[in-house]
Amino acid sequence: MTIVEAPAVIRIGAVAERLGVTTRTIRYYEELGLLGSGSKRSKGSHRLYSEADIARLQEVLRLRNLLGMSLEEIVALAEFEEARADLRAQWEGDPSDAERWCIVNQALQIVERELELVQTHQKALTEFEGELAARRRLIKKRRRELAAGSAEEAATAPPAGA
Amino acid sequence: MTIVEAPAVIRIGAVAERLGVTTRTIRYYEELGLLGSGSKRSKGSHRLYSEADIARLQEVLRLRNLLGMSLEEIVALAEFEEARADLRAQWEGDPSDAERWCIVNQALQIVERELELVQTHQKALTEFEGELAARRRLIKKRRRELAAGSAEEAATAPPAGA
DNA sequence: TTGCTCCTCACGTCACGTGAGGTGGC
DNA sequence: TTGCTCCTCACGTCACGTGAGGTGGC
Repeated sequence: MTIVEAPAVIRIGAVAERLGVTTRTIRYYEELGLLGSGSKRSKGSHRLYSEADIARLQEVLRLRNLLGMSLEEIVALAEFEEARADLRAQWEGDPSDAERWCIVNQALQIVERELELVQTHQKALTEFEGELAARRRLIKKRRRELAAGSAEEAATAPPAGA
Repeated sequence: MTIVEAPAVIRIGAVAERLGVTTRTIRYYEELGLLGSGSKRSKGSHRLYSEADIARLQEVLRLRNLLGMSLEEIVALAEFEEARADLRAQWEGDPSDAERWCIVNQALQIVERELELVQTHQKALTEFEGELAARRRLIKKRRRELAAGSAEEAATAPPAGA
């Protein structure tokens, strides 16, 4: 009933391949404390990851690759979230509604900040797309003119190959 | 009539401020050959930029910041375009329709490749946005439950401040 | 037992950041 | 003349890349 699913351990090489990074990147993020200090691995033994760890890692990668955040900024965010996780432990034991309220509001602020950044980048991308599309129209127009010009100047058709 | 506008020279500091980068970045891009080798500056004298130079620089910055391209990849693109610019000089003088056709088609390929990349990133951002929005809904739901719970358990209202 | 993947140093690299020390134009 | 911005080295840093040399599990 309330039995927890076996957390499906995955090794670092498979994780790296799934997320499109190298194992070095994952180790570096761990070194910076970005991977929740889980597992308590004994030195020299293999790193093992659950699906939750992978989701966490993917979020870090998106914050970096899609939103352009520095790892320092992401670490700061993570420390916020870690404080949240620490308090969540108390959540189960001794609630204290005032604390819960505080935690939930902080979590909301973080997510809304990330949503803001996503929208900023979407806007910038859309603007860039517009300029590229305009350039494409111009090029296509020139190509049409070229085809028409060479057709009227001479009997040679526009070169189709090579 | 066909008089060219004075190219409105701007110094590196103003350019950097407008584009939100440091002067070091601009000098580094020049060092890599990303800024079209224009101006033929005498060593030690000030760098001066036209609006066209700024537009070029902004494109490089967008390729890097929005599409995540490495400077090496951007340099490769730039070499394509430079070959295009070289051939464009011939464009005016001695056309040769076959060459023109080739140039236009290459330009079209570059722009379409960039548009593809823009769309890939837009898709990834939209996916990320969806997940963040789902998380936000979950947090808000918890907050509502918390407010309702504390209202029924006791007479204390949910703490509104701090 | 044999590969294969993993491990820990540790140095290299890319894309700039950050002064040091000096020169040039309103 | 006095600031201010610019210049050229040149070393530092961030986020990994890339071996070297060795250990552990199907």
